[in-house]
Amino acid sequence: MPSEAELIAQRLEKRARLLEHVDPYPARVQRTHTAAAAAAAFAAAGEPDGEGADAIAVFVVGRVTAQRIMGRAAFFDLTDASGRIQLHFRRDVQGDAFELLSLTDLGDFLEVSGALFRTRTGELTVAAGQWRVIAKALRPLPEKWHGIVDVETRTRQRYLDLIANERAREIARKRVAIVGAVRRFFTDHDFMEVETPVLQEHAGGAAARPFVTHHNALDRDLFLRISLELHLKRLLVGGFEKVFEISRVFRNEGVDARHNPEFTLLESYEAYVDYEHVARMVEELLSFVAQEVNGTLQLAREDAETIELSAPFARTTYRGALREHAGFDYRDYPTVDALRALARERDLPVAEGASWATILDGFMSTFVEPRFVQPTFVFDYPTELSPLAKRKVDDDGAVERFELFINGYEIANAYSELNDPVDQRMRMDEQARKAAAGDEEVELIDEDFLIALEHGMPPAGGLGIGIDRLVQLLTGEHSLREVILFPALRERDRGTHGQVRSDPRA
RNA sequence: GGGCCCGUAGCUCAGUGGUAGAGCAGUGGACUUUUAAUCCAUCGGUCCUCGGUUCGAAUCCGAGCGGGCCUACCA
Repeated sequence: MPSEAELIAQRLEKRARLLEHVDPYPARVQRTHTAAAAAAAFAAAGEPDGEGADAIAVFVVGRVTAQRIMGRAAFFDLTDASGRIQLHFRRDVQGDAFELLSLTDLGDFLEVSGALFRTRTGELTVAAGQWRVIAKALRPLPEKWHGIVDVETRTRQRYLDLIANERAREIARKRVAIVGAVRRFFTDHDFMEVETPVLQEHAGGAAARPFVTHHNALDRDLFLRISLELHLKRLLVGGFEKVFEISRVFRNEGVDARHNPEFTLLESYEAYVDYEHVARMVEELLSFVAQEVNGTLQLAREDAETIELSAPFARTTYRGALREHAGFDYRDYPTVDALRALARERDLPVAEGASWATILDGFMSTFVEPRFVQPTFVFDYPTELSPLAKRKVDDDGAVERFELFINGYEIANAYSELNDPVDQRMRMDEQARKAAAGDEEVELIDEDFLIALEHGMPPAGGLGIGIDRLVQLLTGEHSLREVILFPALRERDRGTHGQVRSDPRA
């Protein structure tokens, strides 16, 4: 009678019958070996016979992922985080307990004791003695061969993806390894890891719409941060010379394969260095992380050229890249109207009321960025696009900023940080004028930050790297949703994912 | 936000106007070294939702919900 509700009812019945013997949800279990440790111990001992005096006795725990029952014997697969080990139950050994095996289902967790042996087909196996259910599952496991392939189910119920798909586990582990390697790189270079506020009076440091929330006791609105920049700079003012933070930031924008409303950002600031220094550090950082997590600097891709992450990376300038790949010099188009006319000529769609800088960036992302498959630094951005970066000494219209592109994606963004409080105030004023004109994605005046700057901030090089994008790059995944365990999705059926609720009274 | 595509059993999928199907999972039976175990039998459906066309709709049309891809903003 297996509709979903009936499958659950059957398992509830089995749970009730187990309860007559023993609690199927004990708080304490016994475990001497993981699946992998059992295999290692068995090999180290010279694969002793399971019935001899030198047999290796183990307690293993894990989830039942396969059952092959054949009359008076049964083979189960037991899976834990280290891998899989086979269990062999025999009627003549188990006695009455053998019948209780019918109360176990795929997905249940078991604790099993017994001696290790190798079957005649060569499979490492526990000759099961005492065993018990340590967690009874009420819902069926995904199909054993195809697993879960439905993208929506895989993201809404990521645990099913993790149970069924080795690739999902691999990505999750690699992400942890990447964040760990990045953190190690910075701490090894004497950077101090800090924590700055998520809830802020002003959401600054980037051009994006923020989330707004409300503090009841203080009775005022607060913003969720959109970047880490302005507080890390306050720490430079405070006298720390090398700081970094790896943390979530929040942007109230669209959701798609490349964007999630919350994502993980790395930012670092180092006093007394410029963006050239930061560029060399980024080369070193990416080489280090790739080597640590992938064991190679090459990123092989299907049907596409291999990406080489070895330093030095290619370099160009914003102006030079546009000249080369878009075929014009932006200095020849100094006004919005001129640039807009050019955009029309090139069939580049331009939003109503877009600024000069926005249109220019449109050229950049459409005609130039996709060309940078191999790691390429683009130096010296127009000042208008970069209100927090220091102007170039010999060129007022450009700032000391670079972005790093790999596989057509922006991976890193860095400046020689603007530390002239007068220039900073003027640039924020300029942004404020744009805001007044209706542009929602501009830097707003943060008076508290300006006051900090006015106390003196040392020259410094700053860096930002989107960790999710970096994970995408190093795993070769095409969608951000694959590298974020629980990406944002629309609400559906009040959290039941369209599934029936279990009802113990049914 | 716009365009295109998709939604069928717990899972993976067939079915494109005429009685809703398969494999796995489940249930019952056979089977003491199997490993996608095998064999026999069997249960299981708001065909995403609502409305329309039709003698008749999973199938055609419309709207909605959810998802995917492309596109626009953003990282």
